[in-house]
Amino acid sequence: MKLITRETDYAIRILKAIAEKPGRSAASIELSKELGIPVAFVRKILQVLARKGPLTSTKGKGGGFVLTTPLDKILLVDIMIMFQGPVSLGDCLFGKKLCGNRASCSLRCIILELEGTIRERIKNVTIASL
Amino acid sequence: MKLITRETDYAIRILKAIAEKPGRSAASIELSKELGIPVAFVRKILQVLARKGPLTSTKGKGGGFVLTTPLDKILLVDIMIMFQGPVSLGDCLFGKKLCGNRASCSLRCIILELEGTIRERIKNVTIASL
DNA sequence: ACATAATAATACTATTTTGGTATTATTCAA
DNA sequence: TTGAATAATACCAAAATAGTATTATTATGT
Ligand code: FES
Ligand code: FES
Repeated sequence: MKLITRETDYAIRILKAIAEKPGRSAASIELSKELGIPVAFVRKILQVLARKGPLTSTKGKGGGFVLTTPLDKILLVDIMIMFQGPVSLGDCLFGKKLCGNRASCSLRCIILELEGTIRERIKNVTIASL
Repeated sequence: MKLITRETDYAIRILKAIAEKPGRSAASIELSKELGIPVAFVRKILQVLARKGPLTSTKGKGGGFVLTTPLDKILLVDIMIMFQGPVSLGDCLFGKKLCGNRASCSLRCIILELEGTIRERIKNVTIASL
């Protein structure tokens, strides 16, 4: 069971790597080499970050990606949500369909509670702090 | 992300169903029909429970499975461990190998902390209480 | 003894999720 | 106008989970 998926993990590293090159744009090949992540995969992640997230891209020669938000304003949860969806410990399914006794189920209750704790704990964690 | 996997979920229901038939042994087909879980899958789960867990089986005509421990002595974690392994939120892997800066990593730290909270919370939860 | 009703053991298959590639189009600047 | 970059999207692979099938063994009632 993984709280942080590989894509999220890579996304964090990529953001940090870009932040280390202030004032100029970072090309995907450069990031790929630096981090040892396959270039095609880096691009895929960068695209998500560019579309939904805290960086912009410029095409063409000399192009690349630039942060639009400082790392200490980027929340870990937001990156997680981008790549893994909302933090959740799973709905109780019985067979393939949603389980009936959700309302009264104490296991569900525990799961929701734990979900809350996790959310609460990571709520304020920024990328800068990692 | 699922705290409880389907097998674990089924295992819990199966244990509860068996407990409702005190004094006699429950056959896998019976449990299968009652719970609507495919019989072959029920058997697979029962086998694990019989080998590592809180019930015994008797073969032959009139055979089946009997609880050896009352539900209020069976811990949820133990069932989880049987079917999913120890409660963990994942080791930080970089690429395919274990990440280097484990010692100083604050994300890892948060993850371990949350793991602890989860373990602490479910530590005393018995099957009877669900 | 023997047929039958049950589990035991284990190997196999299918589905889903995650991780990763490839391909083609577009854009910008020298 | 060419080449170095990203955009978009479709595709493929590996791993984890979910489920099936097959064969062997064991116990019991007759
Ligand atoms: S048994 Fe399904 S919500 Fe708990
Ligand atoms: S970056 Fe790997 S343990 Fe944190």
